[in-house]
Amino acid sequence: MKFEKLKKELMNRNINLSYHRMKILEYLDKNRCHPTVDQIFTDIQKTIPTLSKTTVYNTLKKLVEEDLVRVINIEDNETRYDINTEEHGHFKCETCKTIFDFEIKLESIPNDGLDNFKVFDRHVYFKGICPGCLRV
Amino acid sequence: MKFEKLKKELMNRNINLSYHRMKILEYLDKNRCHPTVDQIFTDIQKTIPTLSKTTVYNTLKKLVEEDLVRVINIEDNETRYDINTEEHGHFKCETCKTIFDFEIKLESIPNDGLDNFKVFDRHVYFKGICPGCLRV
DNA sequence: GTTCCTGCAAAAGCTTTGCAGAAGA
DNA sequence: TCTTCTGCAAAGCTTTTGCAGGAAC
Repeated sequence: MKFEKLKKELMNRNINLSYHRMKILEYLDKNRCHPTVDQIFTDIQKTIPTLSKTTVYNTLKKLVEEDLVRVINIEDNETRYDINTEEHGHFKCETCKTIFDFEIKLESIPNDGLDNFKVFDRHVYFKGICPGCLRV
Repeated sequence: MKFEKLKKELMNRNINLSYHRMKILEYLDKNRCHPTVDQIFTDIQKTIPTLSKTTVYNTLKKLVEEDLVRVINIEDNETRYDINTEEHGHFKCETCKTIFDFEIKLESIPNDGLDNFKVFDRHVYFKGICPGCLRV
């Protein structure tokens, strides 16, 4: 989703687009690398030294509730946030820990064993080594 | 993997199969519902009242290091443990929070965008509502 | 004035670490 | 004896909650 569209979505839902919130959204828009709360906090704090982590948590919670941001838990008990709501899979490099997105048609995944289940949400993640780390 | 085979694997690797460790393995073998540390601890404590959570953590850590047990992080920052090394997908019911396994051919998942990546590990998880909760 | 936003501090929850005693080889 | 296992207590982290001051409408 584009940043401009996100802003409109927020306004439609009567969510105040405060300076802090805008900065967090902007950050998520520019850093589509699934940052953790700590990464978001540390980086934005460089611009807004008075920023508190609570505000980051509050804002992200709000955005997740409104379905504008998505939580991903690949592993390591680190919660990551993802603004990209287009469907994609995640690949985590075990060497450099970077998370890459890749295209995937999620509805093409067979789910034979789930005939009587109602499926809302499909996640795919792979682990391995990225091209950059393979070259080294 | 079968319990007997697991025991053999441990012996092959010179890992002491202490009473506590055996109970934990037995528990994982019988409860293939991806329990959390707390579930494992609480249930086994009924049989072994002196059991400490540290031992559960220690044992699980060892088993994971030896690749006999697998960590899964579906969400909610709760680490779950899975003895089943056969390939399967996970389905989490958003109502009753139960995690179900379902059959899936992981190598059938297309990964067009990952041509130069080395992929070790593929995870698939779905979220939704299970048949039991749908009926209510 | 009322509501929402912010941020400090404290609390809560999960996991790891240090250490010492116990068990096993 | 030497190594490994166990478990208490403390520490470390991430996340949540309570609360009060401030901003926006």
